[in-house]
Amino acid sequence: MSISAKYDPSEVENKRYKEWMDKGFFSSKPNPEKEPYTILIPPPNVTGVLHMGHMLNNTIQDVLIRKARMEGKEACWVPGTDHASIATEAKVVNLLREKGITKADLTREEFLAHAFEWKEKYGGIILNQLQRLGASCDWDRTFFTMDEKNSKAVVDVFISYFNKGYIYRDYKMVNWDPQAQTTISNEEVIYKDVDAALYYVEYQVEGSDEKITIATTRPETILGDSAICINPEDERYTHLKGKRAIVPLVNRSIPIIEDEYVDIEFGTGCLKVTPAHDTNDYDLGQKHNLETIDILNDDATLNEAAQFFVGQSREEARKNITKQLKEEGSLVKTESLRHNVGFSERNPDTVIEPKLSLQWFVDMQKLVGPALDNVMNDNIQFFPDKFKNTYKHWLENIKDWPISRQLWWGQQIPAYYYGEDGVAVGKTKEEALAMAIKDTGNAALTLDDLRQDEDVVDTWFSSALLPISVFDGFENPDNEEYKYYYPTQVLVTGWDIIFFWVARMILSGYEFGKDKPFEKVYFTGMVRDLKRRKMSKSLGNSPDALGLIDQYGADGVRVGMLLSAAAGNDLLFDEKLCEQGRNFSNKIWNAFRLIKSWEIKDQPQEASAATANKWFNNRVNQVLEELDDLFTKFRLSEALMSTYKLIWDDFCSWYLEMIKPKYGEAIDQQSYDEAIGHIEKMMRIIHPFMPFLSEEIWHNIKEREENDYLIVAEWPKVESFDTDYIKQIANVFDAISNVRNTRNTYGISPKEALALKIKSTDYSALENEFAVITKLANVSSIDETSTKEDNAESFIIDRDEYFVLLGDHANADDQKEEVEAEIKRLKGFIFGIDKKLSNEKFVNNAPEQVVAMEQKKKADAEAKIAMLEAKL
RNA sequence: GGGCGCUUAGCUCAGCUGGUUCAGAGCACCUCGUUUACACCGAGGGGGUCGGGGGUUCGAAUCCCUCAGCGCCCA
Repeated sequence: MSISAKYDPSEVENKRYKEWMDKGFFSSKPNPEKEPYTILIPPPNVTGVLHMGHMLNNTIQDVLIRKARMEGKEACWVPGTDHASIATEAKVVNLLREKGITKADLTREEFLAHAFEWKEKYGGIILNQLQRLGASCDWDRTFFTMDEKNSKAVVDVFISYFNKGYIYRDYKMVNWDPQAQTTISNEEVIYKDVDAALYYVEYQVEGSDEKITIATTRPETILGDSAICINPEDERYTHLKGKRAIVPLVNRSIPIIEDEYVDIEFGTGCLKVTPAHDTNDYDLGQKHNLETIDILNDDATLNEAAQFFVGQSREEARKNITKQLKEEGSLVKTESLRHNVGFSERNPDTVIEPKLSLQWFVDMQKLVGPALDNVMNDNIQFFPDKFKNTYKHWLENIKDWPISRQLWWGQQIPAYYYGEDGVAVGKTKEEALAMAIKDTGNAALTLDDLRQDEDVVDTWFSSALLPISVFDGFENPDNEEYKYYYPTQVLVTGWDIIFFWVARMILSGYEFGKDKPFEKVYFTGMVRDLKRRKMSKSLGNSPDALGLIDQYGADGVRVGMLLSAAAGNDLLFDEKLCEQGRNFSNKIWNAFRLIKSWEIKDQPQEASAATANKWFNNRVNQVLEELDDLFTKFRLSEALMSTYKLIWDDFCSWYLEMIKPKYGEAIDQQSYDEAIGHIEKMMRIIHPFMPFLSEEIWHNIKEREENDYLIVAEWPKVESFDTDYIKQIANVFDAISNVRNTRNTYGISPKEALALKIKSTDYSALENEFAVITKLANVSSIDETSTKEDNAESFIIDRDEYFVLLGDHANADDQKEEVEAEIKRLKGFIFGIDKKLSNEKFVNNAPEQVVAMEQKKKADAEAKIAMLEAKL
């Protein structure tokens, strides 16, 4: 038969993926006979396209789900997308703008119609891309966070929180994104160090000639100042206590207050207080009962209250006020300063404006209890567990969560306002009306008196409910699916959303679910480039994910991603790793091709093939045991590396060479069957990592029954293995390597057969494996010797000394120096051991085993020295 | 400013509760090789006083202290 010398992924991948889909291997339904293994995908944004982070994250999930499927579990990987309020709304707004439509011209319903149209058109792109990667999701279950089920859940949860008093509405300082014109949570603010200026400005002290100098980074907010604050301990300003100052330009009289909050060392030790535009100033304002003067519009331009520079942006106003203060002589000096400024995660160039606004908040204190306990006691396990610290710290210092977003794309808050300050909630306006009537006793209230909150809830509020809502656990808690699949087994996600999503799912799980949302959380690292920079569009350092798949095959890319992805460690992406993955695909392909190329003949099995089979059986089981352990610890990159070495080194480099018939000769039936058996087993083992290639080989091995696919084949069970035997064969390999090394040293061709002599105390025990040595080291004869051989290169394995007879290649360069150096090293080694053994404390304190081991080490070393000395 | 973590071969990383699976892996590098599966390959090789210093211990890459450098989270 003829098979291409190179593995061609493009021919295989689409074909096999389609077969898996058509045969329904990805789909799952509750099966009481089987143990469920459920994974909920971290839903990518509908606006997203596949990037390296997704590739890593979803490869890991696919490896886990495929292995579980092979282990006979009911594997269910639920895919979906996230509506991503801010990002998507911005995209839709931009798109409409291009068409000449502004959002303000549209009604909410009209806008949402446009948004859904956009979502239908582009929202599925990323899911299709995941299919290219081989993701074996149950696509029939594909969810969207704004689906009816999840949206209903959002409303239910909101109402439930409201009724329990877990949420409240209040004026508070929030992080305002003036670009998106919405509030965002603390977690969505990204702090960056930026170069800025510190402006020193003089204020006139009222009723005196004295001037007082403050330092500020935001001179434009001077227009909203309502106090000057000094530290009561600061002797420089003691005389100003109780006086008032005049704000420049606006000439407003403001009090000079005292508070320990002021840092004496910073600037002049004199702080201007603008409660409307700084969080700390707001707190001061509350404490000292100051006036709050909001001088900014929602788009961060100055409003009428500022009196000056009205309509200008923050940046323009800063420039202009600086100029004017300078002209007036109030600006004393300007210093450059590097400080931390918050930017919007969604609009990375937009500086977040602290803004006082009326928002809904979740009182997080009321929810954290079980969420913290159950992670700390490992009821929910984190991998790696160092993230427990981070999680604990966040929960113990948790702030209330502002959940209102001033957007339309999302779930509208089910709160209705009436009268002066009446609030009612309800699944419908009618329900809210009923509540309002009940609360007020005013039966005259009508639907027209109620107006619903314009805002939507934070996207994370809705995605926090997914583990329950995707199985319809809110409306239908007794349904079969929810009972079967929940809690899910593992969540695979980046550590960057531990607070955004993981923590909030856990909170919601304990509040509304029957149990925790998942058993385990596996945190992946961030994918960075070789310079440790985050992959980003603006840096242009993010490779085209689909391009990589085209180039190296999905299997190659999967291997590449995983090889360097130790759990929780950021991984430095290097295309070379994908190349390594592709090379590995090709290696496997060719190993298979070799076996298939052999002609089979009815003849007895060679001794070396018998050894090969016995040894490889043992090795496979040894590796399988190792893999089980690595998988439970989520050490996937190590599991892959073990498999890689099993296939490349053990199978290809040793096993195949051991059974390979001489050129032009045929192989015996038994060896062939065994080889096929081994390759089948290895395809099972590698399948979770390299699904396409392994499935392809599975079908090329032989004609299969209709549903005999590797994806649903059984994961091999560990059978007992003999480590002593494995060690024994390792010694044989060692001998072979030594002979090859001798060839290298003396420049002897591999084609020239060499004679070997062995000096051993138990020669007969070695004889079994001579066939292997003869074959792989190209040895013409092996004989026993009782003395040292001249004109030979020798090496020692355990207590046996091997002599490679050099014949015509005799070399004056004996190994005297090397041998002497080795003897010296060993003597030093023994000296160290003797020191230990003669130390009473060691002999008394160390465990018996350790002492015995030291004694054995000594005996071995002494025996070796004796042999080496005999060489000289 | 508060907290967490890291520093082991040129690079990326393993080394669990101190003692031969304790100095490892992959890649890179060097030498040799057009052997009849694969040059997307084969055979072999070099390379680290485990960041510096101190301590605990019979024994430290592993535990403690300290210094230096780096990273992250939170404000």
